[in-house]
Amino acid sequence: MPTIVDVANRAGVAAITVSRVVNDSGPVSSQVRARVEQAIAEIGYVPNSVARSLRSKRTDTIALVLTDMTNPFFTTVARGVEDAASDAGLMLLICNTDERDVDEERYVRMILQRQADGVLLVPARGGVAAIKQCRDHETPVVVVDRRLREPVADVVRADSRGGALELGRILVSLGHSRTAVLTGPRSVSTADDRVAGFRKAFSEAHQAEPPRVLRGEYTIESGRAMARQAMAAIPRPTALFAANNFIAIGVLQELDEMQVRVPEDVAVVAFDDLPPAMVAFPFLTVAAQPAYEMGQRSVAVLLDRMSTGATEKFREVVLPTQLVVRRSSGDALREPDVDSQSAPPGHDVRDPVGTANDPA
Amino acid sequence: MPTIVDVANRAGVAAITVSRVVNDSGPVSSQVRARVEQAIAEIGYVPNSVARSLRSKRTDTIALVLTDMTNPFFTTVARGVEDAASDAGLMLLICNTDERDVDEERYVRMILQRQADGVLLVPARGGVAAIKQCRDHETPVVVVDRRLREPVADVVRADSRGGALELGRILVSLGHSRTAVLTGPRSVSTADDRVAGFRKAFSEAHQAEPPRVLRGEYTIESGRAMARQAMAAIPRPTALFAANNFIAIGVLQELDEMQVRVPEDVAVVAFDDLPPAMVAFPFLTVAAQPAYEMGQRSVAVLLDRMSTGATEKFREVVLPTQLVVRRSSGDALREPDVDSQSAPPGHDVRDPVGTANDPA
DNA sequence: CTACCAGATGGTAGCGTTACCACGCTAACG
DNA sequence: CGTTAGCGTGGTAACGCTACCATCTGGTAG
Repeated sequence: MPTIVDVANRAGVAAITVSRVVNDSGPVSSQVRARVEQAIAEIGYVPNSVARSLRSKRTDTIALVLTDMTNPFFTTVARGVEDAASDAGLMLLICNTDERDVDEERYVRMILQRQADGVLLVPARGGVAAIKQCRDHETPVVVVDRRLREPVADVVRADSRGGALELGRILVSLGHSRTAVLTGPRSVSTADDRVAGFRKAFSEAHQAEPPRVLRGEYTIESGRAMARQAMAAIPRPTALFAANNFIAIGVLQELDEMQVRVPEDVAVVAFDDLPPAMVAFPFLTVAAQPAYEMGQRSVAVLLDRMSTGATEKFREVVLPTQLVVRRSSGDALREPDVDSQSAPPGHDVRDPVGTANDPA
Repeated sequence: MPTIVDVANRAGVAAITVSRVVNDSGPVSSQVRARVEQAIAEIGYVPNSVARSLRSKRTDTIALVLTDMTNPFFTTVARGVEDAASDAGLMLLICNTDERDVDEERYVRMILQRQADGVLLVPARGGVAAIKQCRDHETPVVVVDRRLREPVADVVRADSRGGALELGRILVSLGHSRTAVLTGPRSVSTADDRVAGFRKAFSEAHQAEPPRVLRGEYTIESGRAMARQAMAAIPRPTALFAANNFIAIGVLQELDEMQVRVPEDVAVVAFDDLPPAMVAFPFLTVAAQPAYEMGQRSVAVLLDRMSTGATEKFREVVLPTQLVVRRSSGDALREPDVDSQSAPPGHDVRDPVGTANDPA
């Protein structure tokens, strides 16, 4: 591989001059510039950014540590991150923790060794250890999607509480009072916030009972289990709130197996929308998170932090969710558990073309 | 940040000895090792892999250049890649080209500058330029998902032709003879192969007409346009083959708007399945690609190439697709265009819970 | 005419690590 | 007992680049 010195020799200039041409980092006469550029083209010189990084202390690389890029929500976040990073001339390292602290720490260690300029982190659990690692290494971190107990880093997230509140209010307005919320693990902030917001909708409407809270994982299996558990109650709930897309999928599958119709027998609302590109016919009423924008904003905040340094106080960017009312939330309840003609005709629980709009 | 020399001083040894401890790359007595490890812990030394890479010529980083990580097929491929890379101690750079050659070449240039140890490439169009870049830089490339006209790199892909053939045979066996295939751009190998395979099913069954071929993009909009175009023919086709998941979504949406029922009025089959995690109730009959496995195998081939060097002849790994027959392909045709009782009861084109199983 | 400034270019010295070679020491071998 | 082998350790010199400082030129201000 030719080096900067080879180019310099061929162009009859010093290495530093080639560097100036390549990086546009200093004054170079147009003749010399032309000669250097020709030499570069002739010998096919490709700058070695490893050497460059060693000297300049910048790698122009950031890392995104998330739980599972296979989850369409995170896929979209990641895409937003990649696009924004690319616009800023940065490359992106991606890591999947599967919600495991050990992997999170392992990945962060590898990232820091590679001297990434910044880290975007969706904390598996607390995330404190990983954040501390970064701080010790003086590498900026931005926490994405999830809150922190203590403000030890910038945060970019969606308004889980507000979104859940809106979903709850929808159900209240439709006359539901026996409801259940099926959420994720206690240590994950979104799981708690969605419960809190949903609860509030019922507490502020004094006539309604507080929702029953079931906790599990953000997985299909857990969604199925919680659905079964929720529907075993007597009397049955009239509405379910799935706190993320995977849980929602599980809920729908389980209800189908139980021959419980949605929304005729039970209304269902959920957090997280599926990208329109993924679903032919959206069906679920959801609080949709601005996933792509979250990714972009996260990069913006990170870039900001990278330039300003660790001096300022931490920022928290909270993006609003968007309430999307679709068929799964059903019509207003007339009387408890009436399943008369209120359902629109020609719809049953299964849909040939695929309506699955929020799970995943 | 402490360096290897700081550790060496504190432990009273030479830097190279610390290096040996850190990388387990040479004989070190257990006492010295213990002292060094203690020093590392005390001052919180984190090895600088940029410096290491400059010296050792290895970055332990590979790159995945794909068209769009938002497409669930590629998301799954990427996840397979990341898992395999992680197992091999490699980190992963991700790049989205959106099928644009310019971006592909730009990304590859950045990747080569960063001295990645290898590149996994889903070529946007021909991909030749990008592959040449890598070869000039002596960096191994493995082409993923798509064939090359000439064997200039290792390839890992699914059997598009075979999968399409199976889908075609299904339709033949159900008695379809007026069909259309809605595929992607001509320069993309999978688009061609899927047409070829599908065609073969009809040519080998001598009684059937060859399918009509419509070419567009691998997008929802293009799928919609092609669906409209296909259904405008007189007489109408009795079955459509969508050559990828986005096209399938578009087809389903357009048919719905046209009030054409699936499968009663027209059968639909497609390439690419949606991950089960993404769909409550699968509906589409598809040729499913082993996306995750493709990702893993790609890394395996790349690792192999990285160790053996550019000497051997190029390998082509072709993974079989899996035929999954679901409801969208419908029952056997009794007579042309009869829509009597043959359809299972209780199904219409829209499904409340979301069945969308293959689009995306 | 001198002083000064900016543009254009180069020299040198690292950035933090490991490849390579060398050294001393002990154990084993004939 | 000399020779060899291999372990444990260290010194030195890069890897390819850019930060920093120095130099030289020509132009402009005082």
